[in-house]
Parts: sequence; C-alpha cells; structure tokens
Amino acid sequence: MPQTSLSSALFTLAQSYRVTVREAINANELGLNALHVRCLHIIAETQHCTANDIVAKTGRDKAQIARLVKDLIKLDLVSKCADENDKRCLILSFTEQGKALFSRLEVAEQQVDSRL
Amino acid sequence: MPQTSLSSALFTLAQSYRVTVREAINANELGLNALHVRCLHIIAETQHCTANDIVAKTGRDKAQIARLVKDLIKLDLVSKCADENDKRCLILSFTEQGKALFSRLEVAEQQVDSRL
DNA sequence: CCCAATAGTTGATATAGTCAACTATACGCT
DNA sequence: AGCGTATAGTTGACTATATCAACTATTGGG
Repeated sequence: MPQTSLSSALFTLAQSYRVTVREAINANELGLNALHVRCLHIIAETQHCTANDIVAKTGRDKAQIARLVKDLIKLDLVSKCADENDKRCLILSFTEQGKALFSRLEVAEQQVDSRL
Repeated sequence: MPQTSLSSALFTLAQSYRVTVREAINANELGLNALHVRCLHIIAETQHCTANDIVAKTGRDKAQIARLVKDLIKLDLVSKCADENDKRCLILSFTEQGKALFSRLEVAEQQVDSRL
C-alpha cells in the first residue's frame, strides 16, 4: 500500500469490489451497474424503503433513482406498492428473484471482504 | 456500521471522500471530477508518468484518459513533454499550480483518513 | 377549500465512458 | 536501408449516466 494511504486503497478496493460483484450477479447481462447494486442494498437494509430513502442515502438526483428503480422493476427484481397511509409513497421490496440475486451478491461481497 | 459489512462502508467512505476532496480543491469551479483527482494521484506517485501508465493503473479507456489529461493541461495543473528516448511517450508532470493543488488535496484526504 | 409541501415521473440536456479509426514514432527483421 | 508490426496517444461518433426543470398526484395545515 503506497504512501497516499487512503485514496489509493479506496480506489483499488472499490475496483476490486466492482469486478467481483459484476461477476457474481449477471450484471452485464442484466444491464445492472454499481448504482443498481447500491439500490438493492438500500432496499434490503431499509424498512419500508421508498425511492426517496434511496435518494437520501445516496445523495443522487431523484430522477436518476426513479429510472434505476424502474430498471429493477422491469427486471422483476423489485416490486413497488403504494403505502396505505400515504399514497404518494411507493414502498419497494424484493421479489423472489430479487432475493435470490441479492444473496448471491452478499456472498460475493464477503469474498472481497475476506481478501482484506 | 451495518451488517452489510464491506460494501456499505465502502460506499459511505467513498462518498465522504468525494465530498471532502471536492471542497478542498475547487473541484466544481475547475470542472474536475473524481477521475481527474485519481489522475493527479497517479502522476504524483509515478516516476516519468505517461498517459499509458494512467490507463494501466485505472483500467479505463485510453480515450477517456487522453481527454482527462487534456483537461488538466488546459487548467495548467499538469504539463506534458516528449520523452527523449521515445518520442511517442509524453511524460506528465505537475506545474507549480498543480503541486499547490495537490498538496491541498493531500491535506483533505488525511482529514478523511483520520475520521476512520 | 385552498395553499404549500412532498413523492415520484418525465423530457431535455450535459457529462462521462466506450469503441473504432487514425497519426506518429519505435522496434525487429532480413 | 526498407519493410512490417507494435505501441502511445488523439480524435470522432456513439452509448450510458447524471442533472435540471417542469409536471402530476397526494398530503397536511390553516
């Protein structure tokens, strides 16, 4: 690890992460990118996750998130359903396929993790 | 730190890094992005750095690197000069301005680093 | 009931990344 | 030397990502 402690390590790690993840899920075949993956994580770890939660956690533009989520829905990894109490909010949750893909993802990530 | 050990930490860290760096150098004003910064790092840490070295270390397309380097030169942060022994190779080095900016960058990165 | 605020969507546009073709120089061979 | 091939870098055309602004639908508070 070179003198430029953090940044180089960070870049290297991120790159290694990306490669591993892409292989684990069929990222290329499905047309998924790093942000799609990030969305999946947030959906997984957030109770009653909405698009707006993803916007808040990623700091990205809501238009972009709307389109990413649309992709995930089109791939049948995620489904959305209006909140009973507030019909503006669309709660996102995994489909069975989505759950399966996400667990493959977690395995892959632990591989990177253990390589540290 | 949540259960999804690595990836979340990585994303959070990367985001924190980006924000700090952007503020440190006038990234927005200068029109620099994360990859420009990465290029600066590689130029700093590589002896007789060429565009090709950057391509090798980042794994990015050489067209993209060519354009990033062109930006850095236009901003007068970096200068290029043909290698005596092989005139195809254009050696990249910091200008005085580039050095100044890079040291601000290093300070900012150490802030993120110490926040760990 | 009206107004301001919020969640999400869409269209237009800007920025970043990729692929293929090209120029110029260098190297190895006979 | 002269030829073919490899390499460094540049450029143009294209695709993918990201951003901005305008819009709809719903909500909550006077």
